[in-house]
Amino acid sequence: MLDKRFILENAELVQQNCAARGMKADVARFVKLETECRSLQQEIEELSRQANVVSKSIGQAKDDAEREARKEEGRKLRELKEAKQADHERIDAEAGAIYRSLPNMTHAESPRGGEDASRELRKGAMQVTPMRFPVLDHVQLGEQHDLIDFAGAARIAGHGFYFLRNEAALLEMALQQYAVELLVKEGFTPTITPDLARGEILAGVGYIPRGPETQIYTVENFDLNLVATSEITLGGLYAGITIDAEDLPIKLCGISHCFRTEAGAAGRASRGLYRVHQFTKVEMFAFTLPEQSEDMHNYFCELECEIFDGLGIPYRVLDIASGDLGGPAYRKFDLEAWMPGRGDSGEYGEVTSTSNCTDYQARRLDIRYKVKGEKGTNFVHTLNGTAVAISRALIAILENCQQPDGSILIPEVLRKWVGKDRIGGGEDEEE
RNA sequence: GGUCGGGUGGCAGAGCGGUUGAAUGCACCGGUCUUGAAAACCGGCGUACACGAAAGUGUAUCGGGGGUUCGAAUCCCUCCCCGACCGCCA
Repeated sequence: MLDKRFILENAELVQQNCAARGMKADVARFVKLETECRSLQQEIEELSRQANVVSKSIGQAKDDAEREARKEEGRKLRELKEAKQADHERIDAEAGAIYRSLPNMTHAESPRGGEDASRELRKGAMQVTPMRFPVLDHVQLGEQHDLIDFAGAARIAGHGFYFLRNEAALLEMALQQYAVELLVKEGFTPTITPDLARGEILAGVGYIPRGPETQIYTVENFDLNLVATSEITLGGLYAGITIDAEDLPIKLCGISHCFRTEAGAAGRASRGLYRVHQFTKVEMFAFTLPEQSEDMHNYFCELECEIFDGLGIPYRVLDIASGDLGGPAYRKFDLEAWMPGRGDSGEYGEVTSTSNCTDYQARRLDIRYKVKGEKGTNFVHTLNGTAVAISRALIAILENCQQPDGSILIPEVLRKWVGKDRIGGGEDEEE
């Protein structure tokens, strides 16, 4: 959420920002409603004040007659207040709906426009090199080496689920270990999070648990939802809390399963592991002072690059355009890995994403910081970034590391956890 | 899951229908004293929002929500959380 005062004073700017983000919102209407709300609020407070004065005087009333008269006076005042309050609530509800729909402001350097306007910032250390043999995609590779069982999973949970078997299962754990090890060295606190969370928390982070297009699975008869990312639980961890400024920045590394309905995504390229209902993710999350967030965002991006350079996978980094930022992000960088088996002759596919949400989420979640000796509190900035989303990383690894003989070379950095150099091929071949 | 007991300011801990934003202690900040420190003493010490140039004033806030009442930290309902005991269980 934005600062209400900021909106009132910069209605024009906010309206333009909505347009840049491809969101419809009637900012002028909000300003009108909010202004009405404020004057109503003042009237309500004044009536409350008067009623409080009356109430206090009753305790000292001299006789019953006076007491009764004052009681009546108090009742009248409260009734009047109730009426105003009802008006206030009605208007506030409408204003609130607009307010909550307003997206974050946008970084000056973010490209303006839709998805296609996103700007490439850089490429990874590894170059895309054409393969001089028939390239298989990860589904075929998975089948060939008995790594992924989609059909089995479909029988028990439907489309979008999978069993990882053999080296794929080992790779999942290796990728987690690899990412976590790197992040712990960088001072992140490794954190295994709940895979379910209350609706209130989801909403605070910016996810809508119900509705036709929701990404979120909900648990019947409970106010619990399967998380779509540990960003939800990590952000929620500090909801309602005021942090000492000296404890910032706080860097957390969350490990969780992620569940997504992918409602509305039907028809989009979704073969194999690319768009699944469940995957494991190692996530970076930070709470910072406002002046630290931009550096932290760049740092998150650096770490994502380091992780994929370490795996030897070609990628590019995009500065996401305004129209594709979603609600909370002020700026977003996506890292797209080269996937040789995607499309006709290979395509980039998103593997990580890091967002600077500035104070947008913090305001919703009520996460503040306090500077010792200074009066008042301020909202922290929150940032999130994918370290490794296992399913997509797996696609990139299997497809990029396939060899002319059909085997798959395991990235050097993962070998200590997988326990071998290569999947299939030569004497390694099982069966 | 059951049955009890709890959730009050940074912490500890009173209050259990009226002048209580909340006693008291500790912590913290400022001052006096001291060569310095400690002790002692004096004063201050939550947050959000609104109005105000400011001083300040007002409203809200005692786990969350709702109710009773002129008035609720105090009474009622409900939810959440913590503790104890019992049951169940990887």
